[in-house]
Amino acid sequence: MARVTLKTIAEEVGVSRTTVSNAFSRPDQLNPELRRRILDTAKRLGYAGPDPAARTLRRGRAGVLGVVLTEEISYAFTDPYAVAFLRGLAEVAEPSSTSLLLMTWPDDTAAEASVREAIVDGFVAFCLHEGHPALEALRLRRLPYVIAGEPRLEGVPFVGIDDREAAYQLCSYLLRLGHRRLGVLHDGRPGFEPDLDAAGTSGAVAARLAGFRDAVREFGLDWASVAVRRTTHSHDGGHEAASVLLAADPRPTALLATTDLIALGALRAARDAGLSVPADLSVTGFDDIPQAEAAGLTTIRQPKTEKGRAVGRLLLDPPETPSPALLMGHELIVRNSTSLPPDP
Amino acid sequence: MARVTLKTIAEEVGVSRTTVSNAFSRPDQLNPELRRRILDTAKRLGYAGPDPAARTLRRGRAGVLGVVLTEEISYAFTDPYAVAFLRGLAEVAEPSSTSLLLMTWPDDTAAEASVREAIVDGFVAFCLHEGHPALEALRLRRLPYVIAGEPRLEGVPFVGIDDREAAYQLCSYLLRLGHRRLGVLHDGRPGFEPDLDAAGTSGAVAARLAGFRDAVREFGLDWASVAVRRTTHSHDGGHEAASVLLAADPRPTALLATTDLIALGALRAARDAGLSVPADLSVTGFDDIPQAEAAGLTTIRQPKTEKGRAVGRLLLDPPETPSPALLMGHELIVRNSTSLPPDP
DNA sequence: GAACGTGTCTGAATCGATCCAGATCTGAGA
DNA sequence: TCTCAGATCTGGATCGATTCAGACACGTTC
Repeated sequence: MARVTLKTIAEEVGVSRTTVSNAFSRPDQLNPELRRRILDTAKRLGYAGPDPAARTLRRGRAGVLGVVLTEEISYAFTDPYAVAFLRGLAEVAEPSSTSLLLMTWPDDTAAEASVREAIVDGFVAFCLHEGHPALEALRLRRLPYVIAGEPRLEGVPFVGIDDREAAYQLCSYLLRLGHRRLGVLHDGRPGFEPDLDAAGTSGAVAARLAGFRDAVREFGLDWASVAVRRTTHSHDGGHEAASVLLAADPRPTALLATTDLIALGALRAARDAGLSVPADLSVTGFDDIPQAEAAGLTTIRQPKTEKGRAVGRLLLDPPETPSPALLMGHELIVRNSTSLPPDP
Repeated sequence: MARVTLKTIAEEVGVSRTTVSNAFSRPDQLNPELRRRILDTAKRLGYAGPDPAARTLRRGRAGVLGVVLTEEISYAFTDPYAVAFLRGLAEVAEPSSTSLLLMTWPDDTAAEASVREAIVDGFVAFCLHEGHPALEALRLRRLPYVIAGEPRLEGVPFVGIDDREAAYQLCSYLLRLGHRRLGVLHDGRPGFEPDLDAAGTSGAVAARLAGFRDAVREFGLDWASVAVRRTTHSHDGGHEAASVLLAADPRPTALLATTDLIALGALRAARDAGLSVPADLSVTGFDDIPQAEAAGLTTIRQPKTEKGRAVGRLLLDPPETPSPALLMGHELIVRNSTSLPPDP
């Protein structure tokens, strides 16, 4: 038995295809009584509704935004930062009856094909690392897309904060308190070497580190005197890396982490080492995820949900003149994980 | 400037549309040298590759499976059970170059439209509660779909375990150890009233409770003597509900939870109440999530990843004769959260 | 030399809907 | 009575690709 389409119904009811189409998509274009008759026969014949693929082809609009997430399938929802962002995005998408296609892959290479084949009207690249294959695939796809968070690429619309400036403020604040022995914990995959001098157009991690360095240098210190350690972006990673830095003698009086998650791990490491925060050790994070508040973590707050909204707006009705970088405001949130350094 | 399509390229190169199409989709159908020339001009003109919507329409295949998840956007990835399931699903989908469309919504009503409009070849309904609007939408969509976990619906392919039998085994085990004062913690939204007598065709929670009851009755006890408490499906929910049951006098010697997450909360509640597990109190879970092993929780193990594979196979090459219910094996995992009841 | 197979390419039909310009009818207003 | 606006409906063109049957050239084989 052939598939039931608009044509099947049209013949059954004795009207044109167009009219049946209108019955579904433009109810005001036909007599209500006829519409009911059409819908009734559609139901009787088991019509599943206008075929989405055909509709998309003809309309030239899919009503879907693809959100390209990092390779970790769990990333999107375990990270509260991502959740808040997606909420903002969904918020502005809904009124345009646009839905979100969350795209993740077991490994980076699979990303290319998915980006090429996704039926969407545009993409959001969410916090991809520099050189991620999806970025090139996005460029080739010739659909509008916006990069959120990082990296900053020439000529591609970007929404994020001024990471370098924010990191500078955070570090300056610690230095003004009197801290001189600093430790820095940053996320990155194994082998990652941040290039602080290309920080203008590169990833967020490098930008944040560069901001730290700006402050350090401004206070007349040598960046080389700061203990820097890479770790994975996780609670456990922060714990492990902080433990290492805290084992040094003399140990740092303040630890700066590039994300809250890492800072939370550092807090636990401090506790395990028998140090009291902030009396013995100051710790700072970055992003202000919900747990940061509970933990009393000093950090930088990003307008996460607002960032999602901004990205959505940029994609749903693109501005006449492209605005390559939209920097949102950030805020230094001082809580009680930081204080004066302990007496020497 | 008009969009670049196969036709544009065909005219530019001076071949037919078909040949250009073959250059992309069936490389063995044309001269390699010509193919290179076509791909080169395609690149030069900025062709983004065959339009996915058009291709889907013509091919009649989207290469996508929709996975319908519950209303909680975070559910998919915070629940390790779901993660394992999705891994199995992705595993069998990949060889057929099929990708997964994860579908979640802020509220249940939005589900209908998404199911109606998704461009997919089939759906997986993952652990939806009975009466979820998506279930009706799935039926109307007339595409193949499989229900995973729950609920069991007449005539719809199902993959899961025999929850009632598994729960029966778990409870029998406790009763054989000598426990007589039991407490039961089950998940469910506020107002949820499990119907134990419709347990054959209904949700997993009711089936599990019915299994508990089967065992209780078999040991000559009255089901009414068992303290049953509903809670949310979370660590905190289990903690709160267990605290209430443990405040009773005499207090239960064993708590059965309908999921591991709840059982983990119950373990914490026991600790908070100064009870030692299993000496003072036995606790059991259900599902065997990774944390259950770390916590030493006695539970029922489901073949999670295998379940995902089974669902995928069912959708990717549907069997001739529909097999309405595919029950996977389960296993009682005894760890050290259970033991003989304390002396009275 | 006829028949045949293979490699390469083409044109028309098709997937299922929506868009657009126009046909037809009805009732109100001049 | 005639005109006109609005409501209702229609047929054909179109979205961008794939499919299918067949055309053509070129060797091989008997």
